[in-house]
Amino acid sequence: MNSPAVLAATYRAHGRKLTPQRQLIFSLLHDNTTHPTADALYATASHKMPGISLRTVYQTLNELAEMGELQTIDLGEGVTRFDPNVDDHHHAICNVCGAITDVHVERASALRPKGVDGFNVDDIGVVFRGVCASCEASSKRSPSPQVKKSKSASTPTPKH
Amino acid sequence: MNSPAVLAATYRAHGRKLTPQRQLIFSLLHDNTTHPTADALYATASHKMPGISLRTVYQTLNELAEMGELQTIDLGEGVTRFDPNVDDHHHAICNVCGAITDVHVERASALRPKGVDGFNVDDIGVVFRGVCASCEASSKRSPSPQVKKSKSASTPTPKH
DNA sequence: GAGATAATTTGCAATTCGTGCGAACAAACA
DNA sequence: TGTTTGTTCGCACGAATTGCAAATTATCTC
Repeated sequence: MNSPAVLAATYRAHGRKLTPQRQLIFSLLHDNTTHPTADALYATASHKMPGISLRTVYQTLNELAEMGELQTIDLGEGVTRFDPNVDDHHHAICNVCGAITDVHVERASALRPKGVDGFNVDDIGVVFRGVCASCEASSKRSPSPQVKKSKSASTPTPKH
Repeated sequence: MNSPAVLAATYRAHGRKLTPQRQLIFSLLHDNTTHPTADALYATASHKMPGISLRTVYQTLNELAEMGELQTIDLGEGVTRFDPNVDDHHHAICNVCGAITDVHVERASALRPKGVDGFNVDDIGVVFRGVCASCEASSKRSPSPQVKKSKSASTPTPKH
């Protein structure tokens, strides 16, 4: 995602106004690698700007996604996550702590779907599920329960 | 997914009862390649067994998934889809008609996430998005609108 | 077959995520 | 400073899915 300053210019260029709420969200998203949900961002934003509305957070996130400054990702948890990283990348999800990590996949664009004729591929998404290094390490001492698919998933914070 | 007869035995083996509702759902799922939603299955089931409850459809689908007879897939539409194909496979989604096709990907299991150290991969999912052959063909004559992400997505039926 | 028992089915309420809407508000520009 | 138009915000609503309790019914036993 672009820097808050560039986003400000982009917004103006789109005939959009630069409000304090938007600027706050820009800054919260900048260099954010936690793949937050709207709700998680709202929680953080409320801390810095009491009174900001969840509605506004959703709205701004959707705008950013529409302008291609943000990627939305859906991992089947029932919530949409937002990823400021709009480069070509994929994700690895830890089944234990829930952490989502941006990863690269060599020759991913060379993958082809077999079993369909004439399918014109626009985009390829790869998702790795497994156990991250720190969970793997700690499970060897005291096995911890796997995370279960839940609709009320917030931004996972690896507790290591 | 196993045949209805085998599923019946499996259910009994699990101490579960074999009800007409369950048997109906088994048959509707058998050889079903449409990746239906619970609601879509409910609609079909209601046709053959008026009065069956949506709640029961959900319940049975969840049981089957729990027993590993069914795969659940979430493509970010806001609905869970069910796939009786539990073999190792991936999906191709047409952005125009919404059709979901099971596909194979050569050497998919050889893919490795770069950018994370020591991540232990359990499962790899690949999703292709693009335009299927028939939509590609028809769009050359009369361009049709792209499907938009909607929360009320039912089982797509390619209209070609 | 009849009865006992425990699993099922069902409808309805409740929950969660996300959006539509309208009124009050505030950037941006003249 | 005033006007214009885009924004914010709270609330109600919609869709998908699950919790719960009462009424049913598959199964097993005798």
